[in-house]
Amino acid sequence: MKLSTDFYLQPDVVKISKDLLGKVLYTKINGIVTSAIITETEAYAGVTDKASHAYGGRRTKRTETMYQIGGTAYVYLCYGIHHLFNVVTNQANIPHAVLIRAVKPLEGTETMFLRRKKADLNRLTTGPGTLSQALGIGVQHSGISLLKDKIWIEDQGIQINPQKIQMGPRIGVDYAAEDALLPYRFYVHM
DNA sequence: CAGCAGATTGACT
DNA sequence: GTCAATCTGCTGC
Repeated sequence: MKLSTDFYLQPDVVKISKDLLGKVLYTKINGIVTSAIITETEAYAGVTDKASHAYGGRRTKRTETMYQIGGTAYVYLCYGIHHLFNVVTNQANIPHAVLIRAVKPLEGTETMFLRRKKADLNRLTTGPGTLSQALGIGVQHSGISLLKDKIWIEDQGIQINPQKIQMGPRIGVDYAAEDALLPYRFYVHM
């Protein structure tokens, strides 16, 4: 079943990050459905997190989406090339978000191969930029609701052994000083 | 307004 | 291991 608003409005973005492991991310682009199991996430804790685009309450055209209500998709362009997909959480005006860093392909893998061209199965959706490409997610989807039928997340009852959940510092945010050390990254090998 | 660095990836030495 | 690709937004002239 599709995750409800209540899930996205939880105040603890770190807990949501952990709970998203094992959930299934769906996209339906041009009528084509693809889905994948979430295996790696990172939490971005709003205005107090130096690694977040919304640190210090910054608002730009790009980050405006993070200030929307929980359950909104935030997609932005990184290094001018890669689309990174985030799930906005918490109430409106609180810019919490969870970055989806890796997923495991489930349905529509043929479509994913077409979108990724030269990639092999092991590298189809193993990074935040590549999973967006495989699922057909782009900046044009930033700001849409995850409660509708373009992009959404389902709980299919996939059980993750809590002992298998790894945690550690986030990737690629060394510039964020002490916040780079926070254990806000969660991942599970499947 | 120019310069630079970034929540990255893939191709090449 | 090194490096280019190329858009957004911050910093400083």
